[in-house]
Amino acid sequence: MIADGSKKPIRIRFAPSPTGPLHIGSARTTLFNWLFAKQHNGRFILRVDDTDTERSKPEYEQNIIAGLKWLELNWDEGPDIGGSYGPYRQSERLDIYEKYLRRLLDENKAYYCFCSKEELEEERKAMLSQGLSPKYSGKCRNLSKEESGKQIERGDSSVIRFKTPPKEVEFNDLIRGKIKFDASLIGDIVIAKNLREPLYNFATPIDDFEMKITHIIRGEDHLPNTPKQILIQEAFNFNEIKYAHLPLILAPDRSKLSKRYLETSLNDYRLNGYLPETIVNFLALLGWHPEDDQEILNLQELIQKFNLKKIQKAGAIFNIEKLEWLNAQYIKKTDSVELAEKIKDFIPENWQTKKDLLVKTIEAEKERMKTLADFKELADFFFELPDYEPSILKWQEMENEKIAANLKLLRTELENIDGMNFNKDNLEKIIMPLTEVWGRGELLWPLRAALSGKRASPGPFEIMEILGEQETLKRLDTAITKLS
RNA sequence: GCCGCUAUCGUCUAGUCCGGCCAAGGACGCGGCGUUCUCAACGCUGAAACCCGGGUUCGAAUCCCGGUGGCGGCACCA
Repeated sequence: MIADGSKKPIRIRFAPSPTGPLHIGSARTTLFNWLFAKQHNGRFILRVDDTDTERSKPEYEQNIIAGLKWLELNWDEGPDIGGSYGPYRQSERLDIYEKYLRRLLDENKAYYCFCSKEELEEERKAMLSQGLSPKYSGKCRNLSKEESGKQIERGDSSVIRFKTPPKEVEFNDLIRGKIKFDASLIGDIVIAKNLREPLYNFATPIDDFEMKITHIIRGEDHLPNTPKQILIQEAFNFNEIKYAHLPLILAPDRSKLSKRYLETSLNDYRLNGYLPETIVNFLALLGWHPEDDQEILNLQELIQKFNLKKIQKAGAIFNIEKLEWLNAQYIKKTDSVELAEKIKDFIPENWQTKKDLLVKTIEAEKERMKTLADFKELADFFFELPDYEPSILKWQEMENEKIAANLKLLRTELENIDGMNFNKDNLEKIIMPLTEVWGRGELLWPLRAALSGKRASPGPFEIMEILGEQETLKRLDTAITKLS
């Protein structure tokens, strides 16, 4: 595929920094990147932006990789699988950055700065109090090479700053259109702590160039970084990259999504019993909508229908109710055998060994589940009758004697059925005529309650088929005993 | 404070570019009804929005101007 007329093949990257578990917002950003790449037959690259040596941890990288795999957002190049533009961890690309850093220093486009943090902080406060946009004063900008060399030798602590040209930076955002920034308000940014410790806004444009990235799709929170990165690109004469800044996911009070309201890491949703296809579908719908109004879409359909230009510009609130509804939809349409496999982590071990029973109960309880985690509480009675209050057996104002009499009547009918014919349809055929005489609620409620020990459950015929004749009769006896 | 982004039902959104097809459509949630022994599922149905103020026009959610609100950023984090 060709990118809007130019002959470059589309190359998209997702560049998380492993300073925490995969965030739900990052998962959405990845999804949009992935969809765009797939749609244009491009390459999808995973790059780990771990220049922050203090906060980056290998286990977070593992968590991110596991999360993306769970969502089935696979990549063509990455730290785990390699590729022709590697390495794919910034911490392993230090030589590359150093080379570019030296070039900038040599060309006098960057310089060493020896200002102390305290000094800088004071400057910042002073500017803020004057109502100015805080930026570096440029104090060390014109230090001679000799002078700064001397200071470095002496061991004075320093950083490397970029000489930000005071110009207007304009770019065309694929989602928002023309965006302008006045770079003179930015000031000389720190691009590296030293030759071996580059910072984000420097490492990013270098890698994007080296890896031949064509489009950057990222969160709106990166908008103010874009002019900085463009300026670095211009300093090296790198080719232009297209940008798209996604609206943010917001908490219910429109603030940034935080733990205060909801789980923020993708893994928590997995642990809470959400299916990966639910998450993908839901995340896609946060800020985007298909033209045909179809809301339940799988990955393939998303690739087909997704359109970057149709993405919303304003932030989107994370609507947990819709997520639950979607998950319920996916649970309902997933095959019960498959579901039995997925539900393993949410149930006691002894349920797992009764595979047949498990599949049948899943089939019976499917439409009541919002998450996989719901199953345990919903279906426990199939595995073991809970100890319940006799009052549960009571239908409206029925007397205990009457309830017991009805249960005995049912028991007599049921024990005469051949075990082979103990199935839902047949049981219904035998019991339903009796309700014409004795009343539906009068018969069915106590029956169902005796079988489940619950006020709410699937229907009695369904339960009896799953339980089988022996267990059914046993539970009726238990109920009759409780009533006397 | 400064810079940037942004604004349609409670929420996700369609419609905005190219004004009339919009007495604003869909989905989640909420209410009602139906089905029903219960819960759920399902079907039908109801309430619910163009941020405000001007202007242009026969006509504005849509175009123009001015406000206001929300969000993001302003690190030797990414």
